[in-house]
Amino acid sequence: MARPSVDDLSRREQLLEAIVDYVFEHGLSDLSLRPLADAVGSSPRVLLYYWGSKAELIQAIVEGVRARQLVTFASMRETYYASPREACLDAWKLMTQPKHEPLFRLFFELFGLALQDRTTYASFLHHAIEDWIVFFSRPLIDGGSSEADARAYATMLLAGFRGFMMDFCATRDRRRVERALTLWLDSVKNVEGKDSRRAR
Amino acid sequence: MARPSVDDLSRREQLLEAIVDYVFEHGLSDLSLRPLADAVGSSPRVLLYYWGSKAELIQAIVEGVRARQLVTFASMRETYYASPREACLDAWKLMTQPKHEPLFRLFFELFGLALQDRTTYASFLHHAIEDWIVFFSRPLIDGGSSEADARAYATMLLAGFRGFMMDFCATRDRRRVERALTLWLDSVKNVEGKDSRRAR
DNA sequence: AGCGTATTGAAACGACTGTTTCACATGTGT
DNA sequence: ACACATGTGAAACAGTCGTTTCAATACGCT
Repeated sequence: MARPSVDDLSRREQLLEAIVDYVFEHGLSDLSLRPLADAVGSSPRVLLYYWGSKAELIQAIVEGVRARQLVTFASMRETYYASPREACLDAWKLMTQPKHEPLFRLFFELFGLALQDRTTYASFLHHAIEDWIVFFSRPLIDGGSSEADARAYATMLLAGFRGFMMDFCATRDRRRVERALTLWLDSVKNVEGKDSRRAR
Repeated sequence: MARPSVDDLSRREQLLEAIVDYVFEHGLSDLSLRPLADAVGSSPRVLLYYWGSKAELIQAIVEGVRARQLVTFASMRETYYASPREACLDAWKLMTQPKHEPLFRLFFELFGLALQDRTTYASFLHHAIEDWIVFFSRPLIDGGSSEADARAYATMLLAGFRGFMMDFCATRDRRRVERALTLWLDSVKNVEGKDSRRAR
């Protein structure tokens, strides 16, 4: 078939999905068109036909990776918890499921590449922080905190999760890291919650 | 000159220093022998003569980067502080000096590469966590804590610093991040210190 | 039926990769 | 003075890279 069928306007998107799968498995830093094309059942010619150049394809991949992340953790946004401590523990359990390890591996790889090439990955770098600051600070802002306070608190939460996740990805030492996580949650839980006005 | 002079047994080491400089500036993920050799005033032939292959050279570079880190933050190990809070703030001030930014950029890049290629970078991955766990937990162990408790606490400290540093490197938003850092230190400071026995 | 657009395969392009070969220089030890 | 080990430059190796050229498909539309 040459022309895609009527409801298949998205041969491109469907190809991109396969490409993102491939990148989740092999990483991005030494991505090469020919092996990639073989793996997704296409050809370098077609990849360049759809995206113009490897650089633009990479932009699309990064966007695709971000979309996957959002889908994967959408449940965190939909569930409501009695206490922030419970929410954090649940988030941690979700994040550290083995099936999500490639996602975090890829995130940290992208982050490292982005720091070395800020112009190419500018949007990734922005979203890597801002998406989660917004997410974590919303309940506080809704609870009446100032935006600056809420963003500072969200920054702390994000830093904690990221730091614990780095350790866990590197060492896979769940016992030690979860012990530290508990220690951390016991320390900071009183800042958030219904009585967040205390923090002012 | 062909043969190095008598006290210059370390033409190799001196070359490696220049190479590490270059990598600090250009990153590691797309390192190439010819541009590297040009920059350090050598040739691909010589680099391979000294290190055998690019892979072994990279091992040497990673070791060199780690050595630089240790030297850079050696002062943190020598200074003693009245309170852990003060020590953390001082460490943060040191870490976030602009001249140290390349070091953290490179660290995060290496970390990302290491997660995607655990066998090549196994030693880096180990040291990236263990070196600092040992460093942070020593005062607690000396103070009488159990090793597991001390390592859990050190894990939390390390995670915090790493997370804040990720944010700071990505956004350079010192005001927000330091606000979060303060929030964090105010929450967790009571765990460490002379009365660390309370944490048992 | 036939034109035009969308898509694709095969092959080649020049540039670059890590590595090797060969030659040559320079120093030390005998 | 000669042999030998250490170090280095120039060039070539085979392979891979992203990209382009040329050609050929197959489909929708008039």
